[in-house]
Amino acid sequence: MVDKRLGYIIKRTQQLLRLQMDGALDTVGLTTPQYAALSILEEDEGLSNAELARRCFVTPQTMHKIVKGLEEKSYVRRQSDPTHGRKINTLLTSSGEEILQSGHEIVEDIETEMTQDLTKGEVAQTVKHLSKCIESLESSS
Amino acid sequence: MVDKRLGYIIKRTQQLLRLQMDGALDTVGLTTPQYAALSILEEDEGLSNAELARRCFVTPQTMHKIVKGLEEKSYVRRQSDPTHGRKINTLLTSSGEEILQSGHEIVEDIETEMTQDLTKGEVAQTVKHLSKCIESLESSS
DNA sequence: AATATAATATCAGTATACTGATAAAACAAG
DNA sequence: CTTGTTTTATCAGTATACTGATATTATATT
Repeated sequence: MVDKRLGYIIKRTQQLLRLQMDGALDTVGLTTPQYAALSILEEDEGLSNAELARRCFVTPQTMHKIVKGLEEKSYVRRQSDPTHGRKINTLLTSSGEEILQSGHEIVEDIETEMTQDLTKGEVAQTVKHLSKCIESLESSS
Repeated sequence: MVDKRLGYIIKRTQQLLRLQMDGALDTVGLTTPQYAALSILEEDEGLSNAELARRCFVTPQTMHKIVKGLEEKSYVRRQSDPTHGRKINTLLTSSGEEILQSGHEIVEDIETEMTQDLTKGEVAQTVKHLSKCIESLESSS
């Protein structure tokens, strides 16, 4: 039975989670990739497009479009790096920080719902096990 | 830290797993969605396009293209349902069964590699926990 | 039986993430 | 200092999965 395999389960979970996030974040006018980018910028303000792309595990080209969308909505602003002629740093605006907080609430609610039948310990265990899977997959490439 | 959240971990695991599968299955000329479709057909021979789409969690339009690709390579054949004028049943050919076995080996190897640092019990536990996440996500939509 | 509803197959168009390509700036090495 | 490599930003094209639309066949209801 293919539907008992870990790979299948992971894919299905991710697919449903993404669907929920897309729908819920849309109510505040964010896409899931935009929310991810804003979240990274909250932790590390002023990243370049290339660095932001690496942190979100997408290509620079893809991140470029995501950031352009965020810039049009004035959730981020970009300014040339004073110490580097090519880099353009991306910074959260105050409305960007606001919308991000709404996003956090939405996503936390979904994660709470997703893990409602698991104990705190079980969630932590799952995170630990999947982290080991990530490490193994990363080293095998 | 966003990168300690279960949702983030699930996404990253799925992304890496998919990357590995795409690369490995490509060596035998299969795409990951094609492999998934063949796997379902192995369990339930002769499904219609619509039913196959539901089982693979994609739209009928998407499955139509996948099946067309498989048909061109003669891994499946399609025949009108004798009891139903509109349905067209999809069946594995012998070369389809062969390529699927290669696919199974490839995917099993990847899963083995992915879970190399987990015990059998830990894998089973992770499957159980994620299955509960799936159930919760499905009922919340 | 006639008509409404639903399911199926399939043609288009659209969105998103990818690879490819190019140009500019920075850095490293001879 | 100049030449080659790397990094960055960004324009295009491509692939894939989506939504929308349409026609055909089944099924359900009156």
